Amino acid sequence: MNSTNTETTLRFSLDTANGVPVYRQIIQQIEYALLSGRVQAGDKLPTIRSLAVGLKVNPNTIAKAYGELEIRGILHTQVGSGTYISGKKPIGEEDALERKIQEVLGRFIEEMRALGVAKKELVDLIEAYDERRMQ
Amino acid sequence: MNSTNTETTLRFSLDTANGVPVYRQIIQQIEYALLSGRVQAGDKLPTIRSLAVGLKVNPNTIAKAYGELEIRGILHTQVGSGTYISGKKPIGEEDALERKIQEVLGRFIEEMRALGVAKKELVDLIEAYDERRMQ
Amino acid sequence: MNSTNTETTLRFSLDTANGVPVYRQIIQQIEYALLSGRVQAGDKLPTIRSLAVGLKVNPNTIAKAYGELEIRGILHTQVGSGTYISGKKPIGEEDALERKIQEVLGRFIEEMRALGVAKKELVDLIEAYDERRMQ
Amino acid sequence: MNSTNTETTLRFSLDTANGVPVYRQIIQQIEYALLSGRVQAGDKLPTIRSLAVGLKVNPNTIAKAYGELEIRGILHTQVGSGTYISGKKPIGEEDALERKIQEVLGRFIEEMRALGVAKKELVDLIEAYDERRMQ
DNA sequence: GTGGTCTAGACCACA
DNA sequence: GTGGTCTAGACCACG
Repeated sequence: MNSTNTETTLRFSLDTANGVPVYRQIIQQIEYALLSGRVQAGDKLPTIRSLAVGLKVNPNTIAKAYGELEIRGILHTQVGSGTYISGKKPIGEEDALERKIQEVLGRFIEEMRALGVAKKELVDLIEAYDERRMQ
Repeated sequence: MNSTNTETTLRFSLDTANGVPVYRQIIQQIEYALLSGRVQAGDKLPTIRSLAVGLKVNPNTIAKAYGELEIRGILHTQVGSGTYISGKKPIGEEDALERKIQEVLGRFIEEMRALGVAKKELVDLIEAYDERRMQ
Repeated sequence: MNSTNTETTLRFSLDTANGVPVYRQIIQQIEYALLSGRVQAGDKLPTIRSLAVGLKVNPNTIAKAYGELEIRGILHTQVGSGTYISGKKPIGEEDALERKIQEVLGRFIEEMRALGVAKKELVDLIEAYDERRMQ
Repeated sequence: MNSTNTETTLRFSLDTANGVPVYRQIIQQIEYALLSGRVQAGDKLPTIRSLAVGLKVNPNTIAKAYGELEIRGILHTQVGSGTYISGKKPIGEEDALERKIQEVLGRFIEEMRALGVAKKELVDLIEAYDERRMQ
């Protein structure tokens, strides 16, 4: 069913300094890519070994991430062939993306409030935030 | 919903379901309160025991949070009297708050981009966000 | 909520010669114990290390079994304390036990038929099967 | 539902969803047919290619099954003619069928006991079981 | 003490 | 080549 579309839209990036386990970061990035439609059912994921090399982590770490997603029905594997996106979207239904966005948004607003930044100020901050990203 | 408001304007709220260790949530909330000026040098913190009771966590957990903040020079203990905020602001100096805000902001923008939300759309999302989230 | 009932009703036994992965055997035995009511929500499971010693397998293997059950919502862990049965029964609802029994039964009858044993003969076989088990 | 009935009474059916490797299912079905007398020494087996087409699996998979049975002396190949059942019954001798039946029976009884079903109840279950299972 | 993460490496099963 | 299982062992986080 799949034309041989390989993994063009998945781009993994790890932050090994923020305490979030590597395998969780991988899970999240696959989930988000699926939620936002950048990958679809049937798409092939990078092989465990190639991704391990690319991210410079142990293959077992990738396997752990893929394994959890498989248990949750998001991926399936064909041994000898590779790992593929299953039909099922992560959480529930059609509004999963919207709910995820609201969740991330809510956490952000709360955290900013804890830092003493009111919601009104956020708009300015965001507009002021451009490519002066250092690192 | 837990809150303990003793001598300061500190207000703790824990989320025991999101995977972030309790002691780290406490540290962060004290840090943020200091960064944002809600507490100041000399302010008294709740006792370990009272805070543990109020938040329904193990006193060891509070002790660990206070202990780490003491190591970092943010708190100090006066035996027989209690625990107090030291003068030193977290991490660096005056720009610590600004750096923290930029860090949170950067993570938020990146995460939203991973979900397929462009920076331009964020403003609308934030303005549309009113406190209709409870959970 | 739990009186300190430890794991009296769980008894693990492994068959390392039948090709079924060890971690799957453990998963199945926990599932079956839960389905049949021998363990209940809140019950404490053996610690990873103690079970690993008892079954003479690597702790990682036990952790893998517990981990899969945790992802599926059947267990939950309290680091520093141990692993506990959650409320949720394995598959679906109240008839999960009945469905599992029918599934096992169906596989058995089919397999026997493949060996040339008719359903009628099975009753005699079962009645003739008693404690001449060697091993 | 797949079936291939060439020169013998062999009838293969695969379940690609139960985790048992395809090549092993094929081996088992040939073994069982031999044990139960549905095929005999000298019977011709389907060619690798025809069986692969019929079962819609990779020819390598059939070749692997045949190869393993050949190593065990159950099959032999006559180049240019085909693959045939050898005289030798699987494993041991005349009691091989009986031992296999007892093995399957023992596993079944144990598994049912793990599900809380006593041996006495099994008779009723089997009698109540009619072919109301599909899938 | 508890479980969690990660690495390194061996061996197997499958296509 | 693919993924799966298991071991051994290190280090961390938590109570």
